[in-house]
Amino acid sequence: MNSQSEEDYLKALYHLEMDFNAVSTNSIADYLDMKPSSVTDMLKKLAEKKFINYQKYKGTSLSKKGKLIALSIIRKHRLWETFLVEKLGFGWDQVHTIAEQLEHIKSEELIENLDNFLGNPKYDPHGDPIPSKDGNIEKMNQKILVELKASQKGIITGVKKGTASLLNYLDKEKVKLGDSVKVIEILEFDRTYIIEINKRKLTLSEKICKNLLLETND
Amino acid sequence: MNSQSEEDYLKALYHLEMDFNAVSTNSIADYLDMKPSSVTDMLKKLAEKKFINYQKYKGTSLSKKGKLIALSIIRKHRLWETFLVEKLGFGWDQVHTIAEQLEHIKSEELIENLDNFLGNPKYDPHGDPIPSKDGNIEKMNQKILVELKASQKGIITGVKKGTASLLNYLDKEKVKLGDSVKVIEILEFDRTYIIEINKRKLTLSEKICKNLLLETND
DNA sequence: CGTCATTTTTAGTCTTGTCTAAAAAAATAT
DNA sequence: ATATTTTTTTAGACAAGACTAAAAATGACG
Repeated sequence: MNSQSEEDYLKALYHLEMDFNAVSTNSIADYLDMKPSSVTDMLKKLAEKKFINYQKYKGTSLSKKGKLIALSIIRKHRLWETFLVEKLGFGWDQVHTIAEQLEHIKSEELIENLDNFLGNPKYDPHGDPIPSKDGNIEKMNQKILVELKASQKGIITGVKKGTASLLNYLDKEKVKLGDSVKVIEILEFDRTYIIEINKRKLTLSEKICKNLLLETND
Repeated sequence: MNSQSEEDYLKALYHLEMDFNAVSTNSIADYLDMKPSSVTDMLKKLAEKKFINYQKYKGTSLSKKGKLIALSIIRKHRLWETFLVEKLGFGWDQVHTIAEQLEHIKSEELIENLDNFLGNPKYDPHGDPIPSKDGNIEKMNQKILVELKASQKGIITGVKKGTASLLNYLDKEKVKLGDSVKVIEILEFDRTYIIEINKRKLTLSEKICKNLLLETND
């Protein structure tokens, strides 16, 4: 049986890991709001259990085993969020912290019964896909930012080939792969994009937006 | 915020405490399947927080504060059990271990919404009363064992005045206050009672049954 | 290519909640 | 009323999971 802590680390790894990139110790510490030394300790334990591939100083990534566990936690999280919104009348913005607790309840049967009770939903109240029992999750669509209209959302997954310097610029603006963006407005005059990211507004030229890759729901 | 462990101890105390009797360290250890020394440690912490009245070697009992917490955990437990049976289709005998986990989820709002969703039930699937939000719980009926018919159940709460020696006899038979009993059969010939207690069958004379007090549901 | 800054790891400490073994108090029995 | 048994507490250890401070590895840059 895995501890709540272990499950939280695996879930964090899943959310941070983009396209097989090894995840840095510091980024996990940031994400979980912990000290890097604590993360190192836990990574050793998870590597011991073969849930991750970890090499000192080289970053880490989920093993097949670890990814399945992460997906099962995410499945539980999203099913519980659906329950809270659909059945108990919570707003979609209130359910995250409660679901963070519920996702750690141990019972296969419980989650299968809950899934049936909810009518086997495919998406949670935020529009994110719910992984299946056996760990399959619908891939979201790959798009470029200019394909989005105002109010649409996505998760940054990379930049187009030959534009690696763009990553540098984004980095300066504290934008990382995996961050969620929402289009606030597109100026008619020059098609400049006003987007929201990490609770901040950012202005991007059309050219930049033609080279920014992201994942969306629809 | 109270830890899961603390909540488990308070709940145990509630279930073990009958009519203001101080609860012994060993009985808590038995109930929670822990060593008495561990119990002593925790009792000190709970006394520090004023959740219990505890005096070395003298046993312990819940304070008003502690009883309210215990009742709020029991409320959560019983509401979740109701949910599992009524909405998710579990059998009433399968839900205890799952509810033991769910009862520790921290969110006032969650439990109020759940209560409403279930239609503010008064009893859980086992027929036990669900405490109200502010810690009121319906008192079960005081009866004597001879008032029960075959298949009825109750919880032993004491013996009639002037029959204290009966407690000795019960003790020899490993029967304690707080144990649940179920009447299996009443022999017509001499009204001897065959009861089940702690998964064992026991035969009691009518005279004994006239002096045994218990609490029942109905 | 060597120096400096950053990232990561190690070493040692702390808290919570458990345990074992031994000591102390209380209860029981002769 | 004293000896024996039972119950309870104390003392010391351990595991999990966090932390701080310091050391080591990596990476960046002139």
